Amino acid sequence: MNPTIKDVAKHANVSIATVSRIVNGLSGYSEETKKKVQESIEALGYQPNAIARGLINKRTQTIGVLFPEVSGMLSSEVLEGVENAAHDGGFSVIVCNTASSGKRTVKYLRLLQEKRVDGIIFASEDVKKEYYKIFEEMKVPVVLVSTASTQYDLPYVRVNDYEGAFKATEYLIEKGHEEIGMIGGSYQDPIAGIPRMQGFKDALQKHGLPFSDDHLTTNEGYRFQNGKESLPLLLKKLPNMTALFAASDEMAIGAMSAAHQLGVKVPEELSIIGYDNLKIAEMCYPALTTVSQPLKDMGQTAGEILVNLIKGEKKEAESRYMPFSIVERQSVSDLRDK
Amino acid sequence: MNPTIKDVAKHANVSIATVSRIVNGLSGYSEETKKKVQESIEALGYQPNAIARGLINKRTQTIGVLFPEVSGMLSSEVLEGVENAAHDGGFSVIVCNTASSGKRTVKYLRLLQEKRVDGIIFASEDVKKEYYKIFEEMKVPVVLVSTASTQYDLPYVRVNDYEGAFKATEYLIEKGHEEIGMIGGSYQDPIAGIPRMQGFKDALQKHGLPFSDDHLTTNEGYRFQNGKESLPLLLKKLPNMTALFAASDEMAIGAMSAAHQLGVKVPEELSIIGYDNLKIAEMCYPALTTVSQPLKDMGQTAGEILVNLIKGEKKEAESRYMPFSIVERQSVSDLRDK
DNA sequence: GCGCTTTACGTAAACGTTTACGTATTTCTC
DNA sequence: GAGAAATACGTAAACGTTTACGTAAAGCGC
Repeated sequence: MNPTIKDVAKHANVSIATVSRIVNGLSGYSEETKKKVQESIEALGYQPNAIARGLINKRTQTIGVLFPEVSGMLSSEVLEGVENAAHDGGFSVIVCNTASSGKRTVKYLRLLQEKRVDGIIFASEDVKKEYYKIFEEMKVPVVLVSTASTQYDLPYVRVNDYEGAFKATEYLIEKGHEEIGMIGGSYQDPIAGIPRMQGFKDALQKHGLPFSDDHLTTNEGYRFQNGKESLPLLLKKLPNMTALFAASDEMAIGAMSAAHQLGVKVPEELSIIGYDNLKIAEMCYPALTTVSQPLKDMGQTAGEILVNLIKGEKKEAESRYMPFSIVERQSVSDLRDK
Repeated sequence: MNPTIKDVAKHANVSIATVSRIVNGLSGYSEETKKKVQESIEALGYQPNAIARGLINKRTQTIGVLFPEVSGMLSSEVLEGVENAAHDGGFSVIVCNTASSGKRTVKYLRLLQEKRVDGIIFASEDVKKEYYKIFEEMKVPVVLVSTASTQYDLPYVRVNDYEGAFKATEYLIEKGHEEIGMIGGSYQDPIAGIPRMQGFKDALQKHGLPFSDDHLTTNEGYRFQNGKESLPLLLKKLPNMTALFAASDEMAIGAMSAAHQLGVKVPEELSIIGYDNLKIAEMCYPALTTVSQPLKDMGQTAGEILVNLIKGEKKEAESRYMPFSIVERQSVSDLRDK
C-alpha cells in the first residue's frame, strides 16, 4: 500500500507528530530534522491521506454541485466556473445530475451528506422544502446559482431576469419594432419563467405597445424543440410580428430554425433576440443577438462565495446580481433604417 | 454535530458493532434488536460517515474524471454518461478541468491520489509518461474515453476515428462529389488528428480521386474559429471544391458561418459534413450532416467498465470501439440529382 | 442432561491522521 | 551559573467506522 506517516516517521527516525508538523508547515522542529523528514518523504513517495485528514479535521475540502442536467450548455459553463473557483480555493467538486427529479435530488443530497462535503452549490432549480430541510441538517453553507429561492434565505448568484427581459424587449422597440412576440417559459417557473415574461410585458406597456395573450407562447422547457414548435403558433396568433424575444438561446435558435423552414427570413422579415448567450449563439446563422448572462463568471462567483463561507471568512454571504448585457449580432434588424 | 454510530448504540442499548452490522446488512442479530436499532437511527437521524468508512475500507466510492475542458459540448455529454454510470454503481464523481495543461493534470492526479479515489476516467487527451507513472503509483483502474494511448496498455472507449473519417468521405463521394476538401486537426494529435486525415485521404484514393496538400488545412484546435478561418484558405487552394469534411462539428459550423459570409450557399454550392454530432449539429442552419459519436453512451460505457474494474468483477477490461453512424441532415447535397 | 454447534451479541484493535499535553534539552537573563 | 523561558521533540487520545475474536446463551442430537 501507499506509505503512511508512520513509515515516514520510522524512515526519518522521528515521531509521527513531527512529520505531521512538517507536512502541515507548523512550528516546532529544527531545520535539520525538517530536511531529514523531507528526504524521507521524497524517498518513500509519501502522500498524505486526505480521508484520514478529513476524519479528524471534519473537513473534506470537497463541495457538491447539483445541476438539473450536466450536459446542457448552460450548466456546463457554470460548472466550469465553479470548478475553477473551487480548485483555486483548494476544493474538489463532486457533480450531481439531478435530472430535475425531486427523488434524485434528495438522494444526492443524502449522499453528499454522508460524504461530508463542506458546502453545496445548487443550480438552476427551485429549492423545495425537502431540500431546504436537508441543507439545515447538513449545516454546511449553500449557495444558489442561476436561481434564487422565493421562500428561503439563501445566497444566490444570478442575473436579474426581469430586467434582462425588459431590456431585451426595449432593445427591439428601440430598433423600431412594434409587433413583438415572445416565446416564454412557464408560469410555474418562478425563476426564469415569470420574471422574463413580466419584463417583456412591462417593457411593451411602458412604451405604449399593446400586450395580450396573443403576444406570448408558454413552454414547459427552454429547449430548441420548444422554440421550434412555438414559432408557428406565435405566427398564427400574431401574423404581423416583426420581432421576437425568446426566453432562452436554445428557443431562439429553435425559432430561427422554424423560420428558415417557413421561409421567413431572419432578420429581414423577423428579428430574433435570445437570452443566455450560450456558445452556440455566435455559431448559428445569422449569429444571434442575445442577452448575455456571464455564466462562467456566475459559477466562479458562486464558487468563491461558497469557499469564503466555508473558510468562515464571511459569516453571512451577500447575494449577487451579475450584470447582463445585450450582445448585438445579426439576428435583429433595425426598422428605422428604412 | 451529526449523531455517530456510538450515539445510536447508546440510544438503542447495544454495542456499536451491532449497529454496524445492521446498517451494513450483515448477519448476527435478532429481528427484535434490528427493529430497536432502526428506530434509534430514525429517531436520531443517523447518517453513516462515509469518511470514516473510507478510512477503514480503503474505498471511497468516488472516481475522478479528467477533461481538457468541462464546458465543451463534447465533454459535457461524455460527463453526463460517466456520471450516470457512476451513480448507478454507487460512486460519486469528482470533475477535474485540466485545461489541456500538463501541470494542471499532474496537480489534479496528485489531488485525486490524496483523496484516494477508487478509479479514474481520463478523457480526450493523450496519456503522457508523467500521467502514466502516477496511474501506476495510484494502483487504481483507469479508463480512457474518447482517446486512446499509443504507448500504454490502458482500456479505452472510443470510436474508430479512421473509419469514421473514411466513411464520411465516402459518403460525400457517393453523393457525387469529386472535389472534396477537409478541414483537419493537427499532425501532432495522434488521436483525433492523424487518423481522421488519413481516413479522408485513403477514401479519396480508394475511389480514384486525387489528394494533395491543397485538399487539406490543418489546425491546432477543433473549434468554431478554426473552421471559420480555414474555409477561405481551403477555398483558395481548391476553388472548385463542392464538398467539405470537417474534423469536428464546431469546425464544420465555423466553415458554414464563413460560407454564409462569403455568399457561398450551403449545401447548394458547398456541401459540408461534420464529425461528432453535438447537439448544435441539429440546431444550426442548414442542419448539419455529420458523423455521430455516441458521446453519452461512451461516457456511460467507460463509467461502467471502470466500476466493474473497481468492484473487481473483471480483472482485465477490454477496450471498446463504439459504433458511429452518419446522421443525414441538410448540409450535404446530392450532385447525382442533377 | 451432556457435549456440540449455532446464534447473538460485546470488546477492542485498526485505518492514517491531528493535536493537546508532557518532557528533556537548549537558550536566555541577570 | 541558577532559574526561567523557549525550543524541539515524543506520547497518546481522538475522529467514526469495520471486523476479528471472544463469550454467554440457546438450540440440538442422542
